[in-house]
Amino acid sequence: MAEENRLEQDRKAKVARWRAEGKEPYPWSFPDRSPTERVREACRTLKPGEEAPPAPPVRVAGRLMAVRQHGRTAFADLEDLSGSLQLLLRVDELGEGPYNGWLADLDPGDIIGAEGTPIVSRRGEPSLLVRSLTLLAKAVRPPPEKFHGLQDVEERLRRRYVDLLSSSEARARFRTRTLLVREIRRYFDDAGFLEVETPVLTSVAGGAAAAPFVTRSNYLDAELRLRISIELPLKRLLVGGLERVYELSKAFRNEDLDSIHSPEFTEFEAYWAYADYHDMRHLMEGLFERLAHRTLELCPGDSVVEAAAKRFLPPFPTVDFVDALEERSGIPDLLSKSREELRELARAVGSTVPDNSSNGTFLDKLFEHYVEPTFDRVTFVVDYPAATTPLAKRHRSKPGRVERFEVFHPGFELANAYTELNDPDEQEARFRSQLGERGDDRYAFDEDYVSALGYGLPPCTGVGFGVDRVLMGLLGIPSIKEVILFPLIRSR
RNA sequence: GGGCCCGUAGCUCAGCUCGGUAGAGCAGGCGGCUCUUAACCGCAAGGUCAGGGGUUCGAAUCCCCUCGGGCCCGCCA
Repeated sequence: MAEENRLEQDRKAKVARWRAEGKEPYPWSFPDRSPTERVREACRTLKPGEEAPPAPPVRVAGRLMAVRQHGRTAFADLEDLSGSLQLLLRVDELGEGPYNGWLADLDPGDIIGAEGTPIVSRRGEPSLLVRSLTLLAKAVRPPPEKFHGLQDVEERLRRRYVDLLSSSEARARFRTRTLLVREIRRYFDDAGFLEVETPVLTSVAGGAAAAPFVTRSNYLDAELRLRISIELPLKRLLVGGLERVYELSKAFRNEDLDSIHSPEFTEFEAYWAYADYHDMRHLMEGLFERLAHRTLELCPGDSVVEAAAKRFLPPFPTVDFVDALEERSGIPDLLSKSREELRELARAVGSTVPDNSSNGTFLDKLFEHYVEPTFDRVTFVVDYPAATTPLAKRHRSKPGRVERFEVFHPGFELANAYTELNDPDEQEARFRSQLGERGDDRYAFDEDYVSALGYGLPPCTGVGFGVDRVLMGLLGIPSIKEVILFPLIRSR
């Protein structure tokens, strides 16, 4: 750290010198600024060495990334969100004193503004022939090395801003994320859904089996839990008559963190009255197709993204949960097996889940082992055994099954949907049997939700998916931390 | 919870096997250069080798512990 101080001291000395000369190193604004893209465009009609005809000067602003000094000429690279632009500084244009002053005072990392004329260098590089410069914010800390950038994974996550400022690829990735999230909203808006906001702070965290984060309200003098899903409040809204609703925001699970799980993640859920899981499947297929096309549009020429996004284009393979499992494992009549038999089968494939786990858990483990590894693109798995799913409606024609589909991506689960259970008595019975089965606090009994169903939940379908995982899939990024701007990391 | 790997200058990395005064490039300082783009050339400077303990005449290097991170497995949706 002593050395960092030396480097910072050099830069702070420049700030002090600047102030001593009566100049402001952190001015308030830089009006009439154009993206550097405009200069690159203006240069397209120019020949190497040619300067644009006299016109009002262009003003650009961004971060100074590099300076190549050549005696009485200097080149500098300025980056803004639209890209990189070379600045051409000449004694002839700036005058001897200012020219030398600027080169002495500027460092890579500084935020500067420049005003000048588009010009193409003799070597053909689109540039701005600078008439005047403005320091907009002095960087007293040096940026990472210009060629390799910030490589250390931990540093990239802890100080994402440094990752972003030194890597246009990182900026592009997160910009793409935002545009794809916007596309998800647009798709459901266009389909007539209302975006709503329901509480993150709740007294009962329900709708999924996961450990919640627990916190306190001083005013209420009560324990609160951060939500683990958005399912139950959204279905209450269908009871209230909102018919089509979705929410896209954070959910929290107090569980392990790995390449596909983040304790704080972005959840999307939608509920649709008077429709069933077949309708939802069509809706989701349309969403994936649209997102795939948008992704390809946003990342042209990126072969990793191209291969990844194409897995989200139809046709989507469909797999019947039970048929596929029986076929792959060679085990017949799985639905009539006893819990003991299923447990032994699960043990045989290496599962170590507790003995008192449900039939559904053992079936899930078998599916995970025999069927999931065979997926090589986005695949719909349909008609789950009833034992695996507490909130879904029983299948209208297949006994022992529920009307549910899950969407799988090679390597992880993407989405989960069903025709929703709307019978209040059956819902109450299933909540109770879950409590008895697991006997821990991972399942909450939401009495008010059962009461809401008592007022009449229209027949409906719902879906939920992890937005971060969909983005991982579309962009071909193997770690969830690389699609989250500031992933949770242990404090230092 | 189990296993493997990583932490050296602001940044990117050598050095660790086989213990002997801590190295390079970039960035920063000084000097030179009017078309470079990882600019180039010369000079000088820059270190709590993640932290602590041990072995040793001597530890970045060998051993133990701790902290932080990554990957795999398990568990968890």
